[in-house]
Amino acid sequence: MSERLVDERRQKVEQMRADGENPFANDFRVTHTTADLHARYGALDADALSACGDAVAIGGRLMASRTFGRVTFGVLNDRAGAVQVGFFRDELGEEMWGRVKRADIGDIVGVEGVMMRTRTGELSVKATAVRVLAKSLRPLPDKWHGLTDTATRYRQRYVDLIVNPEVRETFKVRSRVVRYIRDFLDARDFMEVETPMLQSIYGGAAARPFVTHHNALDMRLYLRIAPELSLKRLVVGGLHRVYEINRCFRNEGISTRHNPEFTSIEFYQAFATYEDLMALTEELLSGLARHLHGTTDLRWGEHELSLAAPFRRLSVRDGVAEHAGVPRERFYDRAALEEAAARLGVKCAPTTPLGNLQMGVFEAACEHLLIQPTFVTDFPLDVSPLSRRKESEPSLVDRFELYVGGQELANAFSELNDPDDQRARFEAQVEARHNGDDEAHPMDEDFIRALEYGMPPTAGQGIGIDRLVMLLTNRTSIRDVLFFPLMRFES
RNA sequence: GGGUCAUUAGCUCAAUCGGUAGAGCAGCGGACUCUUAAUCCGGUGGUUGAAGGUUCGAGUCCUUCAUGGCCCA
Repeated sequence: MSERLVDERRQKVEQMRADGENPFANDFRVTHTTADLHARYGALDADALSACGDAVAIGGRLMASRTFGRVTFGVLNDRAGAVQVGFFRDELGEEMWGRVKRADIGDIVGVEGVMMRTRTGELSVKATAVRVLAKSLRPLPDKWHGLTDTATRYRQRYVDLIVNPEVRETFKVRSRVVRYIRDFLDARDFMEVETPMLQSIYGGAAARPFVTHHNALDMRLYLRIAPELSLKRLVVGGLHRVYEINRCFRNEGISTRHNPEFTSIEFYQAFATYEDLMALTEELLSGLARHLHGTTDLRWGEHELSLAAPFRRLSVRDGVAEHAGVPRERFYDRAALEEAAARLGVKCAPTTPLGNLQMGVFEAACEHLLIQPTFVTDFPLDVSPLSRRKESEPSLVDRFELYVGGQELANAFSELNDPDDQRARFEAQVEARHNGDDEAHPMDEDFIRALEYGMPPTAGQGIGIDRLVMLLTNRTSIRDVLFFPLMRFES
């Protein structure tokens, strides 16, 4: 980058110091946010405002400046919004006017003044004093086009946030989503907990972990791929309704729907089944949409989605029959599934468990078609090592995944609480790992020991917060709902 | 990992067939007492992502690399 523009501003810093001004002072106190001003004075006309004379002090970033000889209009942004400031040379005096002339767009300024309305009717602060509180040394991007270069937007999110208001708005919605979920679960007597990110045995999902090392204990540690096994230990311990909203880490590729670290909520409710959680999920999502948008209809990319309950239900078996051309009666026919897998480009080997084959075919054939909210049910046991076996069909489990907009949004099941069955499932996973499945679940002896103390019948669910926010903010890339998506090292 | 598109001034973008690298905004100087993408006048600002190659001549064509977007795995 050319240093010329920065040098010009550094010279202004030196000039400020020479004039006895601190270019990075911290003794200015604000009385209002810009939103306060609009709320309090927005209804008053010009006469009422000039009669009122209330002194106000606001602080924020100077985002625009238009000078007309002896008058300058500026726009000041703060955390709550923006307001116009009128600087009048004849009222400010020469010293203050000099500060106005020297101020750059991007500077953090403090303005004291009184409220006024301009001839064009805009509520403004008529400045009686102004200071630059933090000098900005770097020029901001184009005021009209903003910043569009994606690499710069993600690497320098602070600039993106300054100049692109819709980015700020997206993250405000994200914050409201998380708060809504907390309130929703708190109202149902769930307890929020935090469990370890650093684990000596990872688990709770099918994924490869990040590996790290603890120096003092000389111990290999994994960043968790899911909080599931920790949370179920808490259920064993008597915390019958728990949830955790926190980060998970999976050592996988990056795409518009994957980031190596992402936020999930997992919650566990004792004496409930996965059927109960479907109802809870419908209530949560439709309530959330109404809370944010006043309606359960929302637009996501090219799609019009409806989050109105009830959501469609589709068994894996029916999905495979409908979209992969494998009839219901051949759902357990390995040859038929292998034929479909080959046709759909799904990799499989002779050692691939039948359930993985069934799911591979389902995902390839159906996932992208599940635009409206759909509970996919009746998962194969082979791909569900932590789920309760379906009593009516023991090769399946009491589990669902919720798909919206063609992507997985949530995963839930009635929990497996039979310790002997759990051990057998883990052993099958270890076998799968020997056969080359590096996402297979490792053995966790302590978790089995916990189940041996007795875990109440329980249902649990995980929801991807990032993807949920994507849906609710009409963003089709996960990077747009993460402040700092993972990027390559900037050389 | 594969395919594909992109990378030009601080930002947003032009540059015809391979023939003098431009504009708007920002910044700088000037005019202007109510604008809101203010307006007007005048300067300034470039290792065209990097390195090679072809050519009398490369932003443009070729190769490799870097970074990013999208699609696929």
